[in-house]
Amino acid sequence: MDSPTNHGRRMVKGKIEIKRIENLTSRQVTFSKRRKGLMKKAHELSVLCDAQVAAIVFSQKGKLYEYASSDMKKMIERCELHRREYFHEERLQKEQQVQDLKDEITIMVNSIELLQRHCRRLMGEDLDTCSVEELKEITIQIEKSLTIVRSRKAKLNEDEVGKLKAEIAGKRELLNERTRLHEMFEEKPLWMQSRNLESEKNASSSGCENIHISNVETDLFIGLPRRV
Amino acid sequence: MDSPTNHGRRMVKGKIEIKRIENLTSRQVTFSKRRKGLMKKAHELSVLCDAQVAAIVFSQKGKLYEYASSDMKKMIERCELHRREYFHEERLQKEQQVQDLKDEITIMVNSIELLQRHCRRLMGEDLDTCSVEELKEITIQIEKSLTIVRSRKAKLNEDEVGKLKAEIAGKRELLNERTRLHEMFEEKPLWMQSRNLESEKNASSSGCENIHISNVETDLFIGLPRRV
DNA sequence: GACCCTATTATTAGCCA
DNA sequence: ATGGCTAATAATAGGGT
Repeated sequence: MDSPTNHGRRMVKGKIEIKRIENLTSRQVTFSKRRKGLMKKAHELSVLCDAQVAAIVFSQKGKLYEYASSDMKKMIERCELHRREYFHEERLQKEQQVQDLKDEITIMVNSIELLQRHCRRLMGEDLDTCSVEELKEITIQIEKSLTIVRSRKAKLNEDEVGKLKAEIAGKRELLNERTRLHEMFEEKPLWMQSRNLESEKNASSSGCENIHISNVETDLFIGLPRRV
Repeated sequence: MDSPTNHGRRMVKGKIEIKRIENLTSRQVTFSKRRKGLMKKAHELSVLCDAQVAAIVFSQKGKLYEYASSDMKKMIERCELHRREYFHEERLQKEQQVQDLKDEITIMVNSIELLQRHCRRLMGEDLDTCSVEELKEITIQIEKSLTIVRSRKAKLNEDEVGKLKAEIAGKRELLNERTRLHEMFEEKPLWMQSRNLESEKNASSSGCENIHISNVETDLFIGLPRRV
């Protein structure tokens, strides 16, 4: 009265635990019965619900039992496709991207070649294939370029010269001023005393204020003497 | 009291005919329940009998449901992994390829810009950013180019002139020859008779074959008499 | 293995929430 | 679509042939 089963304990007829059946005979019997049951269920499902169903069973000995509502190969392929479609799509996209880049590169290579030839000809190279007409055009272009470049260079030079002249003029002005100051102060003692005595009286009445101011302001302008 | 089902007739609760369920809702419910049942049975079979079991179900809408027992599962997983690795590898490669192409394009864009600037400067454009030093170099290059292009043009002209001269010389030679022949035949009667008698004797001994040959070929040149 | 029998359990159709 | 309920059927364990 313990148990009617071979692999469980204290179990009434019909009830089993879902775990490997140790008894070989029992296992084989159960395999046969349940396998058929599975196939029947698979078939019923496919018919009742209009679905594609496949069941594949390998026995321990490696024997194959299978059910497929439609073509088994097609079902498996469909299964594969399901997984591959995604990757396939992605691969196509990358392929397209690579092709686009290559096209772009081709275009760039062409324009580089054109530019190089243009440059070379402007530099007097690669002229063997030029017609006289082309040579004429190139000459005209080069002469034009030369004119432009020279004028640009000339302008820069002129600017430079102008700047330098201005600078020199500034210095010369300094020198002049200095000279004048020297004259006023160093040479004055000799002759200015008499003149100064006289002129101060006259100057105060007439309009010789400039000289006066200059004299007066001399102290302040030691750093930046200049004359208007 | 006819039938409790929606798709059969005269059938008590729980008993159904195995044929497509027409009612959509019923079909969907049954699909869900029986699908689960099938998977459960597949699993129980694999466990109880230590077998490899797989079940694949596609719903009408194309959705995939599958079951695979341990070993089969591992195989499928391995299969998946293998595929994923393969695609991953492939994706990395493509990514690298795309990057390489982009790098290449970057380089080309740079060289195109350089070339363009070079060209523009050779054509006297875009000089504002040039230093005096650069302007000097450009001037030298352009002058050199001009020299080369001019000399090339000169050479082509010379060649042309040479060819024309040769052509003219050829014609002149012809004319000379003809003139000589005319002299020989038209003016000869007056004075050549005596001279001819003498010269023919001398000529035959010395190297004056040209004249002889010319004489022989005279007949061919009748049509174009002219004198230089 | 295959098939039958039987007691028992498992599944599920139909219905409801 | 999911899950519970229930009555009813289906599947099946254990045994025999």
